[in-house]
Amino acid sequence: MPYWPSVIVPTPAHSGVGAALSYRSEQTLAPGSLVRVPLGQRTVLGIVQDGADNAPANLSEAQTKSVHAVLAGLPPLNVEWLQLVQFAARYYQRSLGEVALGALPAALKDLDEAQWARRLKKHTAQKPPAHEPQTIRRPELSAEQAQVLADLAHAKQPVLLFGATGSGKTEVYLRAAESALQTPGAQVLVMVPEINLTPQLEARFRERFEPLLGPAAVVCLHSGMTPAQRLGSWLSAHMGQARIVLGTRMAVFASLPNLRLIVVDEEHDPSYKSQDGARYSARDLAIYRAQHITNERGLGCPVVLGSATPSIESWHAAEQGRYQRLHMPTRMGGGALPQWRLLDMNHQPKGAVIAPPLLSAMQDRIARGEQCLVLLNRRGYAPVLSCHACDWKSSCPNCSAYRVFHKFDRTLRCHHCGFTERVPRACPDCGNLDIAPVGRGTEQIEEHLNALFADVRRPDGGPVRVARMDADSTRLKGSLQAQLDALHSGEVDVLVGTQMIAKGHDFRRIGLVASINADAALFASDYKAPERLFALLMQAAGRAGRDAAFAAAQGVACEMWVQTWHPTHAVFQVLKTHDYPRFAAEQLAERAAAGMPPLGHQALVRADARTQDAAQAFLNLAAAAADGLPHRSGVTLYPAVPLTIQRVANVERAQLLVESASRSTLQRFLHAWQSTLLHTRSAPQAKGLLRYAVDVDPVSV
DNA sequence: GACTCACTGGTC
DNA sequence: ACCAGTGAGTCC
Repeated sequence: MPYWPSVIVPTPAHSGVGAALSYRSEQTLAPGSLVRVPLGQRTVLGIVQDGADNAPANLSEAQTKSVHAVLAGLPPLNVEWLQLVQFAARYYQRSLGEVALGALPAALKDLDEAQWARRLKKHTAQKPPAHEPQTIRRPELSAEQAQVLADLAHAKQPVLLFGATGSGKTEVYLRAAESALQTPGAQVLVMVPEINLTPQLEARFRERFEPLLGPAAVVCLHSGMTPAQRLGSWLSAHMGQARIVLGTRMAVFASLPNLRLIVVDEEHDPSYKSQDGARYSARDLAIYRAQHITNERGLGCPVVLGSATPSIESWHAAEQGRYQRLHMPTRMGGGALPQWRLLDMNHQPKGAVIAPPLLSAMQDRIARGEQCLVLLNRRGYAPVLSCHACDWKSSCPNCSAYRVFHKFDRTLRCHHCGFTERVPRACPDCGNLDIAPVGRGTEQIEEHLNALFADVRRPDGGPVRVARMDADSTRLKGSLQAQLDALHSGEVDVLVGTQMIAKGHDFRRIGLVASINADAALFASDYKAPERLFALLMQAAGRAGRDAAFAAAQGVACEMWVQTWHPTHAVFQVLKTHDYPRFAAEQLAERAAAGMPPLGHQALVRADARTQDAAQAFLNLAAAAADGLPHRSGVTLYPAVPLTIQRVANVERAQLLVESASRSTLQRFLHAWQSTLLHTRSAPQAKGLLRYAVDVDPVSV
């Protein structure tokens, strides 16, 4: 007797194929089973949604193709996982197929039946190396940590762990995991915002749990892994061998049949929001996922969002009582948070890149054997190259942006499309030889500091060593670790870098951190700019004085310097007192007045087209065609506008903002609007449209 | 998104 | 005659 399972297949939202498709199968298939099915001219991986045993009413038997193969030996994805991808697809306005299949390791898709059997056999044959569970060694908890863990054990809601930099949040995660893992077979998911942060987290978790659970119990899941590695980790998680999964935002979709705890570290970080494909927030999905897990305690598993500078959304949720806020204000070992030093550039020598007081403070630190961090959020030597004789600038031919001058390999590089050329000897327009860099990037600051410190000596009499850490210097595999090692071993005295150096790394001998050009963020039009600046500077400051014993032995308080032309700006005034709650209250008041998130709700429709006119016409037509749709009166549609960087890789980009006071009204409207958007594609005015995408809860507008 | 097909305009 | 490029339509 044949069966007629409906199967989720990988079709995007704008494909016209939204729901699961019906196939024919000779055997009954459990929901969540993975199958290979024919779709058009090809064979694709699909997920059985349900295994109906009656033929679909709307299709003839001839129209229904047969399931080609079942990925035998693989337990089906569970109902909770299916529910998670279903929710994500609905909320972020994508097709179920795209989200569900996108959440599976790509390597699964390319295997035929024989390859799959071999791969699975290899995986299950891997016997975990024999090991005796040993008692694990752990540091003493501070009173604050102990209190937080006690509260966490009884929490009925998502927990916002508001813990100062260096207050020992990682130890809280480790202990919470330990407690969750006492349930036999229980699994724990821990997320970090960037791939860069996984190695040190993995080291901490392995050190703690390998003695107890063996080396196979901890796996990583992030996009820096090879397809085969990812498949291996995914299978371990899905089959329950992995007890702890560490990863970036994609890990929120890992199949974890026995999930009992989710940790989202640095929850404020915008990297948790995916910027392409399905634009989901891994942090928000983590909350959903935790709340929809059924276990022996009923519905829901603990979820911890940790940050020293929580996102305004999460803070607001805590204020409203939807999250439980737990506070750890004190640094481990009694270390002090750095003192803020605002350096008013209006009163410094004209043209100074590093103002004299900062320079002498750095020299003092170096002379005492301390290290300094210099933060500058701009890669390369100079952001623009310009001709003094004519108007030529190093514009990118494919983008509405300048190409950045990289001195170390003498190139002009576009950071948006990747277009790279050797630096011209003379101005390409007028032949003038006097073309000069304008503005400063990390490479130039590194060079500049080397010159400034040429005569300064370390306590051991050696020359000062300046290093640079950014996406360029860490591109090669292993070079990030090498650079971190050089810093930890004391080889480096001054580290210049982009925001990469501000995030999460546990530096031990930093006495001074300096941000030399923070002002750009002060006047950005994006309403979230102050929040991001506050978080970045607090995180950067948090790199200083992390080793309380070292800092105490130095006898001088660690410092965070900020060079600014606008020292009276509200953001800096609040930073001086490390007063995040006050900052959050001010931001919330401003946003409430303007109806901005989290007190209002937003979505963007982004359109890419050959011409700006086509992109905007598509958006404005779709907006006009929304009249009369359900919930239209509950939303505001703004006119289409070009993006700040209007053209990237010769694609013109525009966006349209949708606002609503109510999240559910926005959701319902967007849902109703989907088919209008799809239909508007083929309007003659939209000719030249390449693609469009809805971005719900955008992180930048 | 991946694929096919039909149609276009270009060249030899 | 033979292509690359492109737009439209389909996918159980």
